[in-house]
Amino acid sequence: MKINTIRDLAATIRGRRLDLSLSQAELARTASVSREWVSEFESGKSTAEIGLVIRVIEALGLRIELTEYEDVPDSSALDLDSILQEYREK
Amino acid sequence: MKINTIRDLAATIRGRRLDLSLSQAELARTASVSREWVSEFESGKSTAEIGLVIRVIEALGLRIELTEYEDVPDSSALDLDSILQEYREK
DNA sequence: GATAGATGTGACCGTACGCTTACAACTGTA
DNA sequence: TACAGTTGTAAGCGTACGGTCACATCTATC
Repeated sequence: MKINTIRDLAATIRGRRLDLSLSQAELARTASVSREWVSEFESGKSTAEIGLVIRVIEALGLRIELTEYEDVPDSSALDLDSILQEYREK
Repeated sequence: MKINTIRDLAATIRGRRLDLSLSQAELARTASVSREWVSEFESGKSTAEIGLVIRVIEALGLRIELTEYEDVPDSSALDLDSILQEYREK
């Protein structure tokens, strides 16, 4: 599942939790976070701490991957230039 | 790049930044975070806010993916059971 | 040697985290 | 109709976030 925004991340985690038929309380207990935190995070809380997010992801049997962003599969060489261009502008 | 811990995430982001020959200050400016924050995050700060982390990842031309965790490629069906087992143990 | 850039670290401060407790709304189920 | 479970919020609190300055260290390049 490709994640572009915090809402994507929140929705993916909620979807996975429901796929496993888990309550927020069950997930929270396994990930050692509060149930309230799970509720707010699933609503898209962008200020959540990355450490807790990782614990929840792990508790759901998911893994994070970081890949190079590619909109169009056949222009990988140009993408890096477009990224650097953004830095070089002044 | 598979991410299992915060240190993995930090190292991957630092590696990507260096691959692009960017300074912490350049990355910070593009991602709208402080240079000091980049320094501390690259050291593995687990309390960093997910919103800032996502901004930095995007600024580096990277994308997050969430996939099902699979240790052994040929036992995908059993993995889900092992996950649920952890929840069902009282 | 001197200067500039990159990086790590510390102090200070306004703000908000995450946890706990509590309550309300909703859904099934006995 | 009760009862239990799930979920969303809100208040209160201890703590630490992230930004800003400031300083020290370490390279390069002049």
